[in-house]
Amino acid sequence: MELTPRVTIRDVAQRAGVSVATVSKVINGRYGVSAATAAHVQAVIRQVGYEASLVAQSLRNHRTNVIGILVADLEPFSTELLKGAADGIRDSGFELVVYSAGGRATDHEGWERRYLSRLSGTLIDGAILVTPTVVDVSHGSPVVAVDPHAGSTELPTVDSDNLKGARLAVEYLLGLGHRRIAMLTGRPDLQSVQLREDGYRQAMAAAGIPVTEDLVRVGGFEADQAARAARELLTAEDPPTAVFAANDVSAIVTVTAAAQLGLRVPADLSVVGFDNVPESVLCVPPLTTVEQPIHEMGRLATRMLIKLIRGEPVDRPHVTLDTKLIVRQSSAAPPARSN
Amino acid sequence: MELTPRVTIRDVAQRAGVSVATVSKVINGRYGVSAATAAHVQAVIRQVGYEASLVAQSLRNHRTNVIGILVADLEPFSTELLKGAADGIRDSGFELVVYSAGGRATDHEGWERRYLSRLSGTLIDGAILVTPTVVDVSHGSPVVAVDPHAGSTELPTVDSDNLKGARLAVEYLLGLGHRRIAMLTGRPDLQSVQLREDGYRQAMAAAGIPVTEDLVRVGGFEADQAARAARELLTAEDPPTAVFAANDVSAIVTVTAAAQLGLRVPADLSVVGFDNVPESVLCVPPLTTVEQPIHEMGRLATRMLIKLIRGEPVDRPHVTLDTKLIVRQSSAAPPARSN
DNA sequence: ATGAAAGCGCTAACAC
DNA sequence: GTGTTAGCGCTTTCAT
Repeated sequence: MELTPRVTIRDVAQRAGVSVATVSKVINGRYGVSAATAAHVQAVIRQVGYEASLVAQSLRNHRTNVIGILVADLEPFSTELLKGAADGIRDSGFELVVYSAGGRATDHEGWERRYLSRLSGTLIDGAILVTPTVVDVSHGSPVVAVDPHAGSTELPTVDSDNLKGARLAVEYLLGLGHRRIAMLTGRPDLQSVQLREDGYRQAMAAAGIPVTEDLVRVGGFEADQAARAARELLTAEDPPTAVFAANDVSAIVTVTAAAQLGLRVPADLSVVGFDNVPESVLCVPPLTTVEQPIHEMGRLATRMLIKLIRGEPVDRPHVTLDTKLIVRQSSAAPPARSN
Repeated sequence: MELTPRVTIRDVAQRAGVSVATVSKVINGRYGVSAATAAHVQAVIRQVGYEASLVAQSLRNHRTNVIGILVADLEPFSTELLKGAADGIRDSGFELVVYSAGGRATDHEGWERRYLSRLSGTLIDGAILVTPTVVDVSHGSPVVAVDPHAGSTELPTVDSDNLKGARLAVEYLLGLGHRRIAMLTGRPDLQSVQLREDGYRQAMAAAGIPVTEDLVRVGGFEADQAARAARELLTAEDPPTAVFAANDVSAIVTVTAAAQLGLRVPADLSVVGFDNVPESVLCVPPLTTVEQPIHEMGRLATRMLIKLIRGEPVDRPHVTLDTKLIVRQSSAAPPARSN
C-alpha cells in the first residue's frame, strides 16, 4: 500500500535546486527570497503536490490553528455538540479536530488527561473536553470543559441548568398524577447526572413522596446497562408508572424495554428523557424530554476557547444555559389503579 | 496560559537519573532494561504524569493506530456517519480522529487531498474520505471513500443506491398524482447527486412528463443556497406541486421556505428528502424521505479500511447499500386544480 | 544493561 | 538572497 512514500520539503528543494530553508520561507511567506525563486519554488510545489506535514510543522512551531475536541464516544449528545462547535469555528481561521476515545470502558477514566498530554503543546492550540471525568488539568494550552465531572473546577465551563430541567420533568409527571416515579440515572461521575438526580429528589420531596432506593437505578448512559436497569425497574414488585431517565438514549432504551415487557407507552408507562437529541423524535412514540441547548453549548465552548487562545478576556468563565421541558407522546396520566 | 510547559521524555529521564533512550525502552516495553530501572522509571512517569507526544512519536514511527476521518463539514449526514464509524472501530485497537474542513467555501475543492498530504505517513495509518471532491489520491496510506466525487474511482468505496432511491421517491410522488415535480439538487460534483437527478429524470420520463429546466435548481446541500433555490422554485410562474430535494437538509429548508410563502405542507406542496437523518423527523411536518443506511456505511467503511491497513484482502472494493422510501407527513396528493 | 547519537520533516537563527 | 545549522520530542541502532 506504500505507493508514494510521501513528498517532503527536501524533495521540493532538490527538484527546485534550492535549499530546504528557502522552500520553507516560500511556504510561510517569509521575507528574504527573490520573486523569481519564490515563483519557481511555488511551481515545483504545485507540480509535485506538496503539502507540509502537519506533524512536523507542529513539532517545530507551537501554533497550529487547530482546536481539539475530546469526546469519550461519538454518540448523539457529543455529535450534536460537534455540530455546534463547527458553527462556532466558522470564519475564525481555526480548524477542528475531534478525538474520540472510542467509548472503551477500559482505560476510560482519565482519557482526557492522557489525550491532552499527548496532544497539547503540539498539534492543537487548545481543547474542548466533553463530559470529562477529570478536570484538574493544567497543561500548556487553554481548555474549556463541557458538562464536566462533579465538583467545582477552575476550568472555564459550559453546561446547562440540569437541576431545573430535572425538576421540570418530575413536576410535570407529578402533575399528570404519577406517584411512583422511578429514575434511571447516568454516568455517576458527572456533575450533570448528580444534579438531575437532585432535581428528581427535590421535586419528589416537595410533593411529599418518599424516594425509596428501589426507585433509583444506574443506567450509566450506556445502552446495555440502561436496558438491564430499565428491566429491573419495570419488573419489580411494585413497578413505577413513570420513569425519568437521565438522558434520551436511556429513555429510548426504557421505551424499548417496556414494549418487550408488553407495556404500552404512555398508556401503561410514561417515560421522560433528558437532552432532546434529534433521536428523541425518532422514538416510538416520540419522547417527552428536557431540552438542553446542545448545539449552542458547542458553539459557546468554541468561542470561549478561541478567546482564551488569543489571550482575550472571557466575560464569564462559567456559562450555564437554560433547560426546558418538551412534551411529546411518551407521557400521559398513569393508568387507573386496579387494586 | 503557558503554565506547565509540557513534560517531555527528557524531564522523565533527568528525574529518574537515566537516559532518554532507557525511558523510551521502558515506555515501549523493549528488552534491555533491568527490572529495577524499569520499575523506577515507571514510577517517575506516573509521578509526573508523562504521556508521550503523539506528534513526536508519529514523526518517528510510521504506525500510529489512528484512523482519520476527513469530512468537509460536521452536518447531519457526516455526524451520522461518524457514529457508524465509531461502531466499526470498537475493539479494533484503533483510535478515531475526525478532521473537519469546517465547511469553508473557499479552498473547499481539494481539501481532502490537502489534508491527506498533511496527515498521511504520519499521524494516521489510513483515512476515510467523506464526500470527497477528488479521488485520484495515491498517498502512502490506505484510503476508503464514502459517497465520492463523480466518475469511477480506483479507491475502495462505500455508497448507496442513489438512482433507485431517487426513482422510488419520484415514482411515489407521481403515484400520488403529482405532475409538476421539481428537483432541488445538491453539490454538483458528487456522483450521488448526479445519480439522484438521473433517477428523478428517469422516473419523470417513464411517466411521459417532460422535465423543463425551470424545474431543476441547485441547492448545493447548503442551507442558504438551498433556501434561495427553493424560493425561486416556489414563486415561479407555474410552481410545482411537489419538490424532491437531494438531501434532507435541503428538504427541511424547502418546507420552511414554503411556510414563509404561506404554503401548507403537504396540502399545498409535497416535499420529499433524501438521507433519513434523525433531523428529518424533527421537521414539521415530519419529512417523507429516502433512507440510506448512513450508520452502516460508516461502519463498513472503517471495517474495510482496517482490513486494508492490516494488509488483509477486501472482498468487495466497492459496496453499494440499499435505499428505501420512508413515507411520513410531508407528502400528499396534489391540491385540486383551480384553473 | 545503559547511553550517545542520528534522524523523522520542518522552521528560525544566523552566517555567508 | 540564499544556505548552513540547530533543535522540536521521540525511537532506534550501535557502542560501551
